[in-house]
Amino acid sequence: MITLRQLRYLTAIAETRHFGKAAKLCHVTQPALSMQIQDLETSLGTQLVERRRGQVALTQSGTDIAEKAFAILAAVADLESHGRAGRAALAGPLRLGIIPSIAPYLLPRALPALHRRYPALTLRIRETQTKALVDELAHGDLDLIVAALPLDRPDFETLAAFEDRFLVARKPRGPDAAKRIDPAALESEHLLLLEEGHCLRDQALSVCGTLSPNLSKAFGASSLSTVMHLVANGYGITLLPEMAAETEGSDKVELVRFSEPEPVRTIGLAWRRSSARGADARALVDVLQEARG
Amino acid sequence: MITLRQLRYLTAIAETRHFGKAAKLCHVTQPALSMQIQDLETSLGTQLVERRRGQVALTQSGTDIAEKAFAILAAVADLESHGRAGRAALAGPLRLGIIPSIAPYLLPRALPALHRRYPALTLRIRETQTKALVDELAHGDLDLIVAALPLDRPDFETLAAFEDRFLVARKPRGPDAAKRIDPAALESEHLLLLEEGHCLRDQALSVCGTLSPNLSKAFGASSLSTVMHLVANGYGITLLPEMAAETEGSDKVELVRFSEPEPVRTIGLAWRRSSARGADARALVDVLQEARG
DNA sequence: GGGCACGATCAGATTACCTTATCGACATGA
DNA sequence: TCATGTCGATAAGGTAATCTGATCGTGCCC
Repeated sequence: MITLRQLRYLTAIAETRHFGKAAKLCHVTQPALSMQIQDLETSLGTQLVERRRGQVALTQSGTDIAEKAFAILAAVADLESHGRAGRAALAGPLRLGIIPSIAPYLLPRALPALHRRYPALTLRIRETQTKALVDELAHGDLDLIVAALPLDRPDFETLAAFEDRFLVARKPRGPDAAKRIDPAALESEHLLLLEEGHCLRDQALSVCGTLSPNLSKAFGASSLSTVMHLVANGYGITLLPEMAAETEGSDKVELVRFSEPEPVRTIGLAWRRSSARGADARALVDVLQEARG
Repeated sequence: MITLRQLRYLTAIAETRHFGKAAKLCHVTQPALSMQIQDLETSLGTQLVERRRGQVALTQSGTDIAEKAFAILAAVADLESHGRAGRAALAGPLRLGIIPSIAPYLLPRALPALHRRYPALTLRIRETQTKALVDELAHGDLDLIVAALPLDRPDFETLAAFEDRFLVARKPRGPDAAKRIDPAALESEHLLLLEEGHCLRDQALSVCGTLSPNLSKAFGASSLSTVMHLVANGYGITLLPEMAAETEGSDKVELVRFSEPEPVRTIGLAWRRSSARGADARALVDVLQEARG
């Protein structure tokens, strides 16, 4: 008979690839963990762990099972937190993930209001790229994430908060320059972008559509602030989310809107379907929308 | 600490609404089950079961938790069957659901081939309407279902098998009648349909689109065979899936194709994402396609 | 009010699980 | 080559979780 304990021990093995360390992680001794893993292998009729010299490895089955075990344990953990669902939204601990191209612009405005309206909320914030956020949310390391939608994860539920326009940031070109810009007009420009992995990079590339020739030259910076300094010094242009305009704008850079239909990205929240964070998400969306004003 | 045992006992309560019967279902004594439920309530910090005179009822929380518990237990059961995934596809027990508007036409052709090619397969077949199949699949009472796609269930994975054309079945109207029919031309006809709940009824209505006036008269029969007899006797027309044409056709009824684009429905398989039935599904699709050939 | 149905509680038995101690295989290095 | 260290498996015995069987208390029905 499979038990949650066995699944917990298996995931510890998956994380540490070491029986002793896994046992320590689970606050038990190594023989206890070894035996549970053996029981699990017997129940499943498959070898899950390859005991090799040096370090252990999961078999193909073991990897698959561990993956599912993570999901099951996350679902059970959500069950445990379900009691909280009966109480008020946005109270108690909440682990929130945010992507880097939103966090510096949204958080300074949203956090004060959030603390004011939900004093019982204990936020723990993590800022990293979408892919990592999604993984950590799925594994139960986060409760809620703020990212650009859609995420294409059927095990997540999502809620759109607002749309964020893309603006073109470039050196000022005098009053005779076009008031609105067509994406096709960017073909001849040198486009500056964030480094690989940032969803903002992919979104900007998608706005610029088929402009493959120049894209190989696309620069990779690690923060929007850096990119904007480069733009200010004439190294090229970039696409700036409107939300960042206030913070990143300067008199050395001109921000121009696209012609209709203006390209946007949808910013929203996501949480595990099995978690009881829907009420929290709806409450948070309200705060975010007000903060954006 | 929550255990799978507690979840199993809770689902038994949800099914029986009776501690004694639930205990029997779990092959334990009633005190054992009572205590586990109490432990679960303590862990969750919520009352799950209302002990009332006569019979017990689940609280709102209890209903929610039981729902999630079903899902978790199904995922664990899928884990247990994962061992089978390593072996050949379509071997061992498989609980297959099929909708009534496909079963009588597809099974007679598919089953012999299926048994010939997969002698190790032990099929248990259930025929009922889509909604029931979907519920039973989600609860883990079925392994795989054959239905019209899409199903709009993010926890299911699906695989399309083939498209099935709709034909118009009517009394013969002589050689001067149109060779192809436009859906709009059905407006003046009396449309005969299956009773409420059959997806074929909804699909046929959708094909006929905006023809609301006649639809309120839409007849409700319990089998396609009945409908076709009515058509043969001049009570109206119906939409017949091409798959059923061979069986249900007769010289008293004329089958006419629609004009392009011909309306079709997509028949396919669905299974729980968490189950390891993908290989089985792919193998089964091959057999179904050949059987239809 | 007696009998009954049903869930809660209690005491003792059973089972599952853990810990400590030890083994055996393998690698490393003097 | 042999001592040494690492790591997972195994063994023995103790502890905690869980079960069973008996009993209690409550509400219901006749």
